[in-house]
Amino acid sequence: MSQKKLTTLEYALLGLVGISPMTGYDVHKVFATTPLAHFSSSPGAIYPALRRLARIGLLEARLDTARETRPRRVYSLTSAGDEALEVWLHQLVTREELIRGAGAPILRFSLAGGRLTREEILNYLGSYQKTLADYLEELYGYTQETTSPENLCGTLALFQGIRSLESELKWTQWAAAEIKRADRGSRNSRPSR
Amino acid sequence: MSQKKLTTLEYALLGLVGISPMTGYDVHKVFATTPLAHFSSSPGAIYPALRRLARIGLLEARLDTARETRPRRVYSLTSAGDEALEVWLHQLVTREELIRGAGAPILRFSLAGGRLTREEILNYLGSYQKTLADYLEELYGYTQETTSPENLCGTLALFQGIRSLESELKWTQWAAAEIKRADRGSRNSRPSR
DNA sequence: CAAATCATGTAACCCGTTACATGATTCT
DNA sequence: AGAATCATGTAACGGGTTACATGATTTG
Repeated sequence: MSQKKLTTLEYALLGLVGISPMTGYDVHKVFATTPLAHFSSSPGAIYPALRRLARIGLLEARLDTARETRPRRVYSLTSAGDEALEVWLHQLVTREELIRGAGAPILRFSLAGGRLTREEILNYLGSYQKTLADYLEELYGYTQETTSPENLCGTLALFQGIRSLESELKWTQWAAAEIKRADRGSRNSRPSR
Repeated sequence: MSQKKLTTLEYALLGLVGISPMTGYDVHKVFATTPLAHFSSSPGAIYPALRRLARIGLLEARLDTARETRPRRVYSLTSAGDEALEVWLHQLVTREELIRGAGAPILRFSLAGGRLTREEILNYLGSYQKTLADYLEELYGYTQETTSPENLCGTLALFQGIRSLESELKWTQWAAAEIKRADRGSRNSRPSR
């Protein structure tokens, strides 16, 4: 019950396996060949993580019988894993997640399709946007306090951070609009699972 | 001589201590109260890292004699530490750094003032820009391959990544222009150390 | 003075990295 | 058939997180 907190990698694995059952190598390929690349595709990260998730009951492994010598483990979500993923996907974006920069906010969003309702997704984007706006307020404060003419590089670096967040904020608005637009024209309005 | 690779945190510490000598708590305050916040300000990260750097000879600790019971260690760069920092700051931006997202590219830039010449900084920004442009090309490819009407969230998430990088790219151009501009009007054109 | 907070550090645990290892499949 | 590559794992090591601990300083 009382879920011990998982790493971002582990949630990513739950999300991938939740889309369709996978082996460790399938995961490797995804991390190595898609924009999910900031996760390490090294086997030393992936296989132990899958085992851990299986050990605590969030994944289950079906042994592939085709090859005897080196069995392929095809992982799929258990109901507990499904539940854990669901709970995580429903978490709104926090300041800490933003600052830590592990990519959790956008990972959750990218996995939300089909598991969250349209309203929940829009609500999530709202929390994303608000957290960004709040943090930007903080950073604007720094520009006035600590912008010194010497240390130009430090100042410019701060502006880079600000610009990034501003661009992210604009994206949340755009994404929300896109979701509303897509929903109007399509008949499959997908309730959650 | 053959420097074993340091973590981003350790380079950040070298950079901070290189600006002015600091105690562990000074570092803690910087991480806790400035936009460098994505580094953990927890003592369990900072103090051991400072010790490591001292042990391998990149930092030296001067014991503060004011208080006997719990001596404050004020760290400063050794010449080896200065050298290691210098070498690192001269490294151009690589694709791997960009993807791993540990913030090394912007950290280096923010510490470059006074240690790199104007030309070196502009050259660094050039490598930053080129690496961003190359990676963006890759991502543009994904938008054509894998943009499926279902999985809207995944598609939108990809666009967020693209927008972020585009904004970062624009910043490199802007920052280069700012540096050129500042250099024209000021008399202290600071050669490296 | 007691309580809270500032300031400094240590220890256990665990995840990810790096390097190694080995079985299957494809290519020449 | 040998070489390269695909596919699947394990082990050692090290750094960061979390939690704990303790000395100094301020505040009620």
